[in-house]
Amino acid sequence: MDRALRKKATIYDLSVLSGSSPSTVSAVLNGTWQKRRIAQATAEAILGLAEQHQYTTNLQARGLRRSRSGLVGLLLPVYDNRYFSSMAQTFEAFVRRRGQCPIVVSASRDPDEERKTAETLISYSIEELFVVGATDPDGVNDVCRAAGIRHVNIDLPGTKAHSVISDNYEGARLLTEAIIARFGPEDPLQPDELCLFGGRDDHASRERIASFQKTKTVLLGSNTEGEVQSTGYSPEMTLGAFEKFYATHGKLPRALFVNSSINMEGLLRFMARRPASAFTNLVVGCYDYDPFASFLPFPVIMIRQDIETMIAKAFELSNQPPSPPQTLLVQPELVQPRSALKGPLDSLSNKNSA
Amino acid sequence: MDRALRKKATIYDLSVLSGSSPSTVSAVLNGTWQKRRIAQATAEAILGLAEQHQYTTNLQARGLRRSRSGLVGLLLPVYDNRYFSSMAQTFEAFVRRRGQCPIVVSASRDPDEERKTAETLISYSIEELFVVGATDPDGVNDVCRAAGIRHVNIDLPGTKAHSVISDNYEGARLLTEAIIARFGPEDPLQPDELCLFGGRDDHASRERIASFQKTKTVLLGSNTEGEVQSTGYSPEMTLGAFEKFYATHGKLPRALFVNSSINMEGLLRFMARRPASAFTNLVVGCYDYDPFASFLPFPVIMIRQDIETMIAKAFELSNQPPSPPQTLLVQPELVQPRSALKGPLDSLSNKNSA
DNA sequence: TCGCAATGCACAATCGATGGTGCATTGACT
DNA sequence: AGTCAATGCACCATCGATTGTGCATTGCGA
Repeated sequence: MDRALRKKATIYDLSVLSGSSPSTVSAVLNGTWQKRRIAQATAEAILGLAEQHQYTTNLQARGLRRSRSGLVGLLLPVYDNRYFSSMAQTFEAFVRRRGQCPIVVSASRDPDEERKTAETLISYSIEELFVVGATDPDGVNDVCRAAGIRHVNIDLPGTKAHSVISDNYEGARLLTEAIIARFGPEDPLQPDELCLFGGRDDHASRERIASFQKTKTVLLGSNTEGEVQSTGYSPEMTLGAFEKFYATHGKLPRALFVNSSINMEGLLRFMARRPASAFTNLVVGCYDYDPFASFLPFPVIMIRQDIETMIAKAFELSNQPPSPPQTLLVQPELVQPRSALKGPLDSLSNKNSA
Repeated sequence: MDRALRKKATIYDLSVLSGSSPSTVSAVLNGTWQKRRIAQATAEAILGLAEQHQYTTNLQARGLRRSRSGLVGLLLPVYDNRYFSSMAQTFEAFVRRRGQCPIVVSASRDPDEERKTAETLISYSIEELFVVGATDPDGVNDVCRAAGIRHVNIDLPGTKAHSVISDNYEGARLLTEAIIARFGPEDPLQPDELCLFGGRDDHASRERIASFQKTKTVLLGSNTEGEVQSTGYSPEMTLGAFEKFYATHGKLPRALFVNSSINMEGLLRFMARRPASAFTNLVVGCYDYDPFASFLPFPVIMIRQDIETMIAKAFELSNQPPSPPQTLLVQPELVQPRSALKGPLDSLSNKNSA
């Protein structure tokens, strides 16, 4: 009853209670008893006792012995946006379906934290690690490889393991084109009226920015100055960039390419400081999908990365025999404004929503 | 190099290499060597070897021996919305600050899954478990108590352990009043123009619904019929409820009390099927905060639960000496439309957003 | 009745780290 | 020289489960 008073029952306890040896108890409880030709009667007796005493296997002990744990890890940068939280949600379903236990941790985009966290997970003998959007994928990969743990990068590629990423170049092309297409020939967009906000020095940002600039140059011509405002993955920095732009030009560009939903939150903060009417003519493209963002009071075109496929491919790659690291591109999808798409939660809610 | 070929170094390996005994190596590596009066020179030699061979402690073995693990668990219903993902984000920061490793898992609002998952975590000797929004908190609490693991319920209360929850009654009162206050005396809201969508048979929903009905009755009078549309935590069910209401009445109520952001997504789905112009006069109150939802094309008043305080209190309760289960109420906050509040990510992004 | 195979289970080593105990060695001091 | 305390470290049991091995017992056919 009292806090920690009742220690958990072990196979040794059951061994004494049942009069069988610990190894017999173990075999019965882990299901290998048929193979060991244990009598059905013995097995049933032990199972009864186990039930009665609320026995549960000490998985640390088992893990130590077998050096496997049934745990599968997902290492995220952060939890708090729809892209990564959908990732976690989808991951969870996949792992459960395989009868394993999904473990999610985040490391705040800190290379050091990433490596340490991976080591911690590995120390618990997780069987696989999926590394999402790591700032230093190679560092994490080293750690995994040293421990002989299967691992795959997702979202941001590394050079030392397989990677599954969005086709950021193609996605950014689609998005840029869609933004420009919103403006009819009667009042066409000028080159200096379309700017990109967000992005950082990672593979995804670089691809998106390059594609944005290329596409824009082809369709509109380019204005080199202030075309790209790099702000990192920070709402507050993004807000700062918008404020600065506004201070300089007295207005926002008519069209925005926003590099991620996190940067979109910077735009929200900017909006909060001004009347709604100031944004009626804005067109925004956002590289990420968030259902609520899709219904903002101005057209928001979004890119939805195909998380389901990315996770599925990642599992495939992880279970393949070793081969030189390859990077798999998954096509993202353009989402028109005012779209409420189904997400990973929908597969659940059938089960138990009442 | 090759996949799993290099086994991880153990204290026994280092013991052989250094010529010291395993226990000496262990003491050096876990920092207790001063206490054991190991010579500095010996320690340095061993630390050197450890570095050189990339030694990392096998935490399963340590955990087995010490029956403590340094892991702290968070059990969520789901990941994929801002409430729970903020919860995870905040939790992560708290645990890291204490030098431990946060582990997050979700159990899809399935009582069985909840218990099993808790058992799995416990088998890894997690030191504490925070149980968020569990469908069956008492079941999970039983499991924890049987194992002597400290645990606290969050968001939904249980009878067998401390709980930290929002003051749902007060929050719903604030929200209902704020919704009604949006309508001036020149065109006051009628009782049948304010309906609640969402909710399920859990403590939070019951409180909110009761408070909604009470407040509404006091301020507007009540219409008993169709005032509350229970839909569970499912976007699709919520969509269904809106469609049904629409089919029956030929329109939506002018004002909505939506029970959670998940139910808000049902409203989004409804919106996607109709022109934007159909929603210009709508006023919505949503019991949950999502920055993007706050900027929808109609006024959305939101309730933000004070996650930071809830987590903080939960940690406090968890570390108190045992006492009869108590439920702590945390005051939520009313958020006016078009508000972009800072969140748990903001404390991070200073560190490394470039 | 003897031998052999099948049956049922116990024994003991092992996974890697920890920590209580206790044996040598050294140095200081009488 | 002899005593005693400090110093430095090795030994060994232990955490709980797994698994290869091998010893009894039973049953059957010859």
